[in-house]
Amino acid sequence: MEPQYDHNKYEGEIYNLWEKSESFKPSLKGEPYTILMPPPNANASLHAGHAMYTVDDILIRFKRMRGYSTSWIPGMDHAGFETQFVYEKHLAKDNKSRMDFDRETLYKNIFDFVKENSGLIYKQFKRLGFSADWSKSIFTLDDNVVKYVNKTFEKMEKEGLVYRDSYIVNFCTHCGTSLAELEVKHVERIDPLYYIKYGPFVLATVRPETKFGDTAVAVHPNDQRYKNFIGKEIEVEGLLGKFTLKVVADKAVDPEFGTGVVKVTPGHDPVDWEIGKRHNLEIKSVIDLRGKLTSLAGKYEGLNVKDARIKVAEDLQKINLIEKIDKNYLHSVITCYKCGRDLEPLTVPNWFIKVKDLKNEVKKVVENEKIKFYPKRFKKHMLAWLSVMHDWPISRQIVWGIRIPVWYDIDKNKDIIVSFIDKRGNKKFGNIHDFDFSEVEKGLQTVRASVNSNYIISTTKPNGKFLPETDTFDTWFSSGQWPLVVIPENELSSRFPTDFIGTLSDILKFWISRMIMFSIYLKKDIPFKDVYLWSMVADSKGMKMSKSKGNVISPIDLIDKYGADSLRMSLIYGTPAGSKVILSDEKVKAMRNFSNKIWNLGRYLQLSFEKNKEISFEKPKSIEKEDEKIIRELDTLTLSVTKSLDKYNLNTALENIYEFAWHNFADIYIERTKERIENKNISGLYTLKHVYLTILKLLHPFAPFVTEAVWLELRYLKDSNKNLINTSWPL
RNA sequence: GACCGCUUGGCUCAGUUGGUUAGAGCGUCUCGUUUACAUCGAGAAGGUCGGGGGUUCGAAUCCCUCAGCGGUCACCA
Repeated sequence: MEPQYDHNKYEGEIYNLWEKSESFKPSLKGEPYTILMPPPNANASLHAGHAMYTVDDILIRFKRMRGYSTSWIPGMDHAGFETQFVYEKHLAKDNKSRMDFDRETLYKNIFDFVKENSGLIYKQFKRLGFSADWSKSIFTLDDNVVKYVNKTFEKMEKEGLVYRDSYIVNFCTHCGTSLAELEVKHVERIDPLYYIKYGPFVLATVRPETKFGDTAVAVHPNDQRYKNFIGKEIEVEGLLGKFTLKVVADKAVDPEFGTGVVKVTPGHDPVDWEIGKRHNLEIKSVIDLRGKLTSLAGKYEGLNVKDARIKVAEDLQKINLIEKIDKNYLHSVITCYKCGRDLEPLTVPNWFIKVKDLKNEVKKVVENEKIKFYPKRFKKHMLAWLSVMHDWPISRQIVWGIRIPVWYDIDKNKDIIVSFIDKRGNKKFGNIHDFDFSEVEKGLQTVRASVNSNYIISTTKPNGKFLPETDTFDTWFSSGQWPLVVIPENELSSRFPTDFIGTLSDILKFWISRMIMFSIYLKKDIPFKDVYLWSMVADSKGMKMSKSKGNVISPIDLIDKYGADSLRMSLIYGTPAGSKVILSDEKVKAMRNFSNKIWNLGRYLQLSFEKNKEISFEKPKSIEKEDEKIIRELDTLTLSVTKSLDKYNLNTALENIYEFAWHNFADIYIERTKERIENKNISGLYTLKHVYLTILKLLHPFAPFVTEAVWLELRYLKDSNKNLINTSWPL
C-alpha cells in the first residue's frame, strides 16, 4: 500500500467492480427498501445541489448492508419550460427563436437537443459513487409516462375535477405568445402617473386605458379614511358615461401609495386579478391578444394600447376628470425578452384542477404524520402551503412537454385564435376562420380556444376539421405522478409506498405536495413515508450558489482534486437536515485528510500483520483490558451510528465515526499498543483488526471508495470474500 | 407586510427530553516526530452561549421582550 491514498487510482476501478457485480440491483432476499431519486433535468450537468443526493446514497448503502432488498430508482425529467429556455438560448446563437418554427418541428428539434445532451449527469452521479439501479431509469417523456399522465387527465376530467377558466399571463402582443417569469425582462422607466377622479375618490394609475375593465375599487381594510365606503357601491363618471362600482377592502392595497385607493382591473393586472379572485369580481377583457382595445372600450375600440393611453388621458383631461399628473414616476415594467416591447397582462383560457378535495386528503396524512418530515418544522411549512393552495392552472403555453390531449372541432367553435407559419414561411396570427384550414394545420404554432369552447379528449387526432390544444401540462403535473410511473409494475405491490424521498425545500410545495395528492387520488395510498430536506449548498460566504452570482463550485472539480469520498463527507459532516452547507475547499481538504487517515490505519494494519504472518488472527481466548475497553467503545459507537442513521441524523453518525476512528482509535489506542503489536501480542493484533474492519463497515456508506479500496488491499485479512458494499452491517 | 427560522470561541457550525470543567472542523501559537499517516502527533490560547427580564435548586437549552440577520410568500397600481 502507498503511503497516501490516491483516489484517482481507485475510484473508477471500484465503481466498475460494483456495477459488474450488480450490487446496485435489489437483492432477492430481504425486506424491500425503496428510494426514488428526484429526476434531474435530462440535459442538466451536475451542480453542487445535486451532490446532496449523497444523502440518499448513504441511506441506500446503509440499508443494503442491513440486509434490505434495496432499490434506488433514478430517472430524468424533461423540465418543461427550463429546457425550452435553454434551447432557445441555443437557437439565439443562430439568430433564431421558437417563433420561427411550427410546433411539431420545434418539439422534434428540442427532443434531439435533449437527447444529445442527456446522460452526462448519470456519468457524473457515478463519479460521486451513487449506487442507484440505473437499469430502471425512465424519462418523463417516455411513451408509457405520457400515456399514464394522459389517462390521469382523462379520469380527472370525467370526474369533474377539470375545468376551463381564464388565467392571467404575461402576453407579448407582438410575438403572439405568453411568457414565463423567466423570460420576462423587468425594466425601470419613468412614466406619467395620472391622478384620476373616481366618484368620491381620487386614485393614481399609469394605465388609464384599462379603466374600461375596472370592476371595483379597493382600499386597505384598516384605512380609516375610507372605512365607511367599504362594501358600498359608488357612482363614477367616466368617458363612456356614468357607472357604478363596488368598494372592496383588500390587504394588497398599500395605503401609503398615491391616495390609498386603487381601481381594480382583474383582466389586465396580476395583482388585481388576485384581488378579483378574492372578492369574486367580474373579469373584463378590454385588450385583446393583438394588443388592441375591445368593444368594451366603446369608441376607443381598435386602438392599440399606447395610442389609447394617450387618447384616454387627453379626453379625461378635457372633461376635467384628471386632478394632476406626476410626470416623474419611476416604476418597473415588464417587457418581452425577445422583442423588447411592453408585455400585456392578459387573461387567456387555461385548464384548471379543482384541488379542494384533493388537498384535504393531503392535509390529513401530513397532519396525522402518516408522512413524516425531517426536520419536523417542514410539516408546518407544508400545512401552511396547503391551506392557501388554490386551484391549479395546469396549462403551459410551451411546446416542450406533454401536450394536453384535447381537440377542438373548428366547425363547432367560432372564436379560435391561431398562430402559424404560412406556406411562404411568414408568421400569421388571427381567427382560424380567416385562414385556410390545411395551411394552418401544417404550420401550426398555437391554438387558443375560448373558455367555453367545445372540446373532446383524445390522444389521437379525431376525424374531421379538428385542431389540437397546443398547451402542454405543467411539469409538476407529470412529475407529480413520478412515484406512480417509475416503479416497475411487478414491484408496485412490494415497493409502494416507498420509504424515503429527499428533496430541497423550494420544491416542497410544487412537487412533494403534488406527489402526495396524485398518489392518494390514483392509488389511495401515500407515495412515501419519510420526506427528508436536503441542505442548500452555499459558497464559503454562505451565499446560495447560482450561475448569475458566479460563485458556482463544480463538484466534479472537487472530486478530481480531493476524491469523491471527501466531497461526500464534507456535505454531511456538520450539516443537519434542512440547513445550509458551506462548501469550501478547506472543508473538503479536511475530509480528504480523514480519508487518508483511514487509508493509513489500513496500511498500519497491513504492515503489522505482514510481520506476524505466522500468527492466527482469530479471536483469542483471553482479551486484555485495554483491548476490551476499545471494543466496548466500538460497540457503543456501532449502536449510536445505527440509531442516528435510522433517525436520519447523518451528520451525527459521521461525526461520531470520525471522532472515534481518529481520536480514540488512532491517537490513543494505537499509540498505546504499538509496543504490544511489535511483540506479537495476540489480543492486540486481533483487536486492531476487529476494530478497524468494523470502522470500515460503519464508514462505508459515507466514504464508499476509500473503505472499499482498503478492504480490497486487506483481502487476506477479511472474514468474508464479499466486497465491502455487500457485507453486512456490524450489528 | 405575513409566516418560519437563526444569533454559541477568528471563520463555519454541533449541542438530543434544562443537570457535573459548553464541543468539533478550519485557522492561530508552541513543541515534536520523519519505518501507518507532515494529507502527521503532543500541547496551548481563544466563548459572561446577541441584549434585558422571568420560571427553576439549577438554563446555551423553557417563557416574555428588544435588537440584528436569513429564508419563504405576498406586494411597489
